[in-house]
Amino acid sequence: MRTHYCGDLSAANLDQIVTLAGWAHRRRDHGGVIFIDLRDREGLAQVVCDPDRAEAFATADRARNEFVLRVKGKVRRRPEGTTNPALRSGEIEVLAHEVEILNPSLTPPFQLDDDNLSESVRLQYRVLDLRREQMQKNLRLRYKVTMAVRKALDALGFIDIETPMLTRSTPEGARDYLVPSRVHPGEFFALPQSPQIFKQLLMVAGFDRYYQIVRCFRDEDLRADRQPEFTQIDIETSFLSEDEIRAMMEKMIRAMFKETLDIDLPDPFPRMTWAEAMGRYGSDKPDLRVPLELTDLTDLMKSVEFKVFRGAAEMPGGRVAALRVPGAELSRKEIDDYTQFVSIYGAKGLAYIKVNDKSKLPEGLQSPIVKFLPAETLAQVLERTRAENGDVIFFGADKAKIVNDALGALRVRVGHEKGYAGKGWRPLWVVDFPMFEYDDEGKRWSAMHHPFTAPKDGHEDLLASDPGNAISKGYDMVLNGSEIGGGSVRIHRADVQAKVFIALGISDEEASAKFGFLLENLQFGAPPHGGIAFGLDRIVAMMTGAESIRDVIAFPKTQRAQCLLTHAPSPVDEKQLRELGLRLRDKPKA
RNA sequence: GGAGUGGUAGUUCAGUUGGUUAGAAUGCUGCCCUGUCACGGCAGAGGUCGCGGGUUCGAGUCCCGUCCACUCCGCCA
Repeated sequence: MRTHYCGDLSAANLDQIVTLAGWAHRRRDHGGVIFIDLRDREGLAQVVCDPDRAEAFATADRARNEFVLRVKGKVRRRPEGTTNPALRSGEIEVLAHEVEILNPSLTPPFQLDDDNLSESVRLQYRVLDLRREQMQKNLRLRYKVTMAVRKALDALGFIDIETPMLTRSTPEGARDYLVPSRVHPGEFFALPQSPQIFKQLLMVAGFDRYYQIVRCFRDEDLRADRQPEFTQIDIETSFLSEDEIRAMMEKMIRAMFKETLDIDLPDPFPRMTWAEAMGRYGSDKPDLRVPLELTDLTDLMKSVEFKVFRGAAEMPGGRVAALRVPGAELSRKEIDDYTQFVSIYGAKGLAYIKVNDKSKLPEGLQSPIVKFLPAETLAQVLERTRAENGDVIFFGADKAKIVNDALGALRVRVGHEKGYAGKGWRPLWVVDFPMFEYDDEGKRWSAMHHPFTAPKDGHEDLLASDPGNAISKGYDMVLNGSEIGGGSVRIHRADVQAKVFIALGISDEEASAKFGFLLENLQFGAPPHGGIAFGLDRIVAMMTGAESIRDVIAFPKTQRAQCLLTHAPSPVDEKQLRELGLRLRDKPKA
């Protein structure tokens, strides 16, 4: 039906008779001559229709935007002065001999070259949205990324094994999407939140190196970087240490960036412990493009009168920290904005000091809190933060989580807003995650990573005696402030796994009911193993510069987890419900 | 569950202090135009101001509720 892609035509095709097929991107009717920009997946080519060929001209006259056309014609050089350097095929044009309308189109609801469209219009007409050049590029980059991953992993001896989509519900973690079983009335499958347990079982089964580019499901609220179904690059290996696993994964990520964007990432990636990341950046996924850092002042503030600081410093699990912003010209309004900004993270205020003249204490400092702090303490603050004249120092004093969240987020915001952020790609391993974090609401310990993460060698006894200080063999790969992958060395011994379940308050009965198949199989010679899962959507979104992963997913859902194209989810027939043995508690509103 | 931004023509938006017939650009339709490429010119059609209620002589504008889209907090082992 066709001989060439529109976007591939060039001067190399001069004088050839070609047949193109594609969509009428734009039509310019000059009365005596009609230009049609014909578009296919490779790009545009200008088709010229002369009245000399009456039939082709008449057809071109009827054509409208997004009509599907087949054009046969001769490639010729454009007249001097009419070339279009913005177009790959801009030196040539196709003189139409025949034009056929393969299919007309309704008038599209928006212009395809409009890049200022609302999200709901785009999602409602997703098919047309996907025709736009940007979306075509995004999805093709996504394909290239997965190809690079498969190539790299294949070269390292990994094999792709599929795991069930219909599996069983797990107690901890996100809400499951449930699928009722017709054959077992009252029982449900769950869609996997990740193939975690299956990939561990595959290690026990001796496959040694597994990977899968796999859909995962979590029934939680959405964000710009969270969809109810998303794609993970899921990897597991046997007989490798933490360091060996990370080295291998770095290699894959470097290959991915090199092959798709021709970017050289550092070798090796820098590495930082979780504790250091929290201390210096207030975050377990620091954006290293921003050079600003937090300074800890907790010990210093234990002895001051100022109740806000002292109270936080003396509170168990409290923290006082400073964020120095060098040479910051901050207006009162900006500081007010920042104060409001940190309040979303639970901070009750945002104390600050403007350093006007550090040689004169305290009058060289401009701040509502200077009067509460002794000159000696102020001098210490200036020294520790290495403050210079013209700097602004922000303070956080509260529970460590609030201080870290607030100052950590402020650091990133100020860093980018005020132009401190460097360019480029800054990967980082964050390692030595704690085993557990305390859940204030549930009054219990919960797994920081997941309950199959191994404790550091020598930390097994802490699981029971001091769970808060038990360190794990868990690690995250962070890129420019986003967590792009997370993994760990797993527990391969049933007795250690049982201890973790106890620490998490999961009883023997519950553990064997929910994870019996894992615990049992760990006893059949489970090898030491570990792995990682990367968020494909996030990685590709970052690579394309997209603000949301919706822009790298062909058919994403809205924030209320609906598909505006298909209108899923939808009610089902009473008959279907009856077959499944289900009755709705509340009849949906008609 | 909570905080915020937005919803007006097919699309993207403007709409003053509550005041006559709700505008612009673009798209669409028709006519004209032989070198444009965001073609140009002329004319025309196109509106449940998200929805419901209230205040008012009068509501796109004020109030209450509600729905939808987006961002964030919680949540996401």
